[in-house]
Amino acid sequence: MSKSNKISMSVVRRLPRYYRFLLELKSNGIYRVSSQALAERLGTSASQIRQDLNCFGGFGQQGYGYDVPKLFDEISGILGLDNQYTAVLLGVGNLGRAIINHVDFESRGFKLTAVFDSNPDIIGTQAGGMTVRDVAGLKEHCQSVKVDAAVLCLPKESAQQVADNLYQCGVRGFWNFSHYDLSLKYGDVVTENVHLNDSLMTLCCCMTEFRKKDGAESSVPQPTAKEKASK
Amino acid sequence: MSKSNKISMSVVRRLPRYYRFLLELKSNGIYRVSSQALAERLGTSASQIRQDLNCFGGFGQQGYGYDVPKLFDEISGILGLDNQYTAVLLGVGNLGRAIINHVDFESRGFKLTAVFDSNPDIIGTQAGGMTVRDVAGLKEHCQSVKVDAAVLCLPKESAQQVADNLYQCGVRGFWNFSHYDLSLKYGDVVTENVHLNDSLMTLCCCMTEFRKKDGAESSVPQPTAKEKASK
DNA sequence: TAGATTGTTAATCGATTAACAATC
DNA sequence: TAGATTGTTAATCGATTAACAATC
Repeated sequence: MSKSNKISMSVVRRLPRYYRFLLELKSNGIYRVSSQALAERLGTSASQIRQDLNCFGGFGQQGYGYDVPKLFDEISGILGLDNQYTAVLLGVGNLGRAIINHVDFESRGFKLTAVFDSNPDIIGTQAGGMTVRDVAGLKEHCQSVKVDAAVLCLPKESAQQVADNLYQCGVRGFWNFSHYDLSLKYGDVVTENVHLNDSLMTLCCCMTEFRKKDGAESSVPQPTAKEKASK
Repeated sequence: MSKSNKISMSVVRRLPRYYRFLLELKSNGIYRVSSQALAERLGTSASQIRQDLNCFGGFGQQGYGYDVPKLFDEISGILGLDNQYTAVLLGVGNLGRAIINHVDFESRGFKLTAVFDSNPDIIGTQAGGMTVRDVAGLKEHCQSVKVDAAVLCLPKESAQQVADNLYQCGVRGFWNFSHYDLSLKYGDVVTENVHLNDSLMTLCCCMTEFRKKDGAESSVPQPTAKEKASK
């Protein structure tokens, strides 16, 4: 447990997939898996999986493979899912509301404790069992309750400014859905951007490339099983 | 124009950011930009930008830099945004509805032409100016109208099956929001997965790593400006 | 012409794959 | 013991960075 080699971002981005698949194995009552089997299912190579898992230390057993529940727990631990970071969400429009209802915060290491908006028509309404608060009270709220992370579902005009405020209140994690690249100048902040429009353009680009070469001996970005399966 | 070197996925994922930033420059009436200036703003290196743009052919001019509107048009072209691919959306729950309203399909190369659900309470309601149809009529619809792409906002239980149906109807692009790794076994399909829960776990992981090392001489996944800014 | 900045090649760095000895 | 499969090192591949000649 814990080898403390630096974990590269490439590895981190693969961990949730391992997590999901191990959960599935577990619920199917499967208690043992080899890197080979995992690789086949996930569309990667056994070599990569062993390499990845060894960033943290040998969880497996030669000649046997990996113990599913144990590996699952280890990966949950590395992901930090037992943390229950407190989070607030800003911007309860269509997207904000969908995220509140659709995302499983609790099992992913977060607890959504309050949601804010600036629109008087939205303030006071219900969302995910909470009452939407006035963003004017944001600072006050953050001073009375420790807030670890913020989910930004704001229009891009206000994103940077609100983020700065949040930073001043001690928020250090940002899940950013606004069409804006947060550039908190601070070094001690973690940002995860979800740019839906960018994602859609990427799809458009790949579809277009694909057509150009019309399948076949493509110089195409990603017909491979691996990339399809991963992010 | 068009050098037809294979475009790597790393480059493709950076193009939308270039696109966004050039659009901003354009609306600010700036007509000229150097790789240096672009790099500073985007938190990358000038070298990388020049390298990226040269996958397609020299858009710049020595001693001058890049012509903003021209570069913008070239990148739009590479992204294929002029394509107007037809798309349908499956699953008009919270998330589906948010995507319909929040995502700018038209300017990203797609035209959303129909939306479907299987829930009788949802069928017949309005969403983004369209009437939600019964998914039972999906095949028929695809036979009468060519559908290039599908947006999947379904529960993971039905995602694979619906995707298979869509494939049989000729759909070759998938924007997948279901918590499921589509594994269309077919080689001629392009899939872009948006796994929100995975993204959230990634954030959790990075926040946790960060804490462990408590800032400072971290072996941490990404306090760097570059990674913060990009996906 | 002098200055700026590209296009492009070479050097470096990191991530993936292959191979195999260690060991259950 | 024989077979299986890991942990780990070495080889390959790709992506990023550095450097500089070409040229506007």
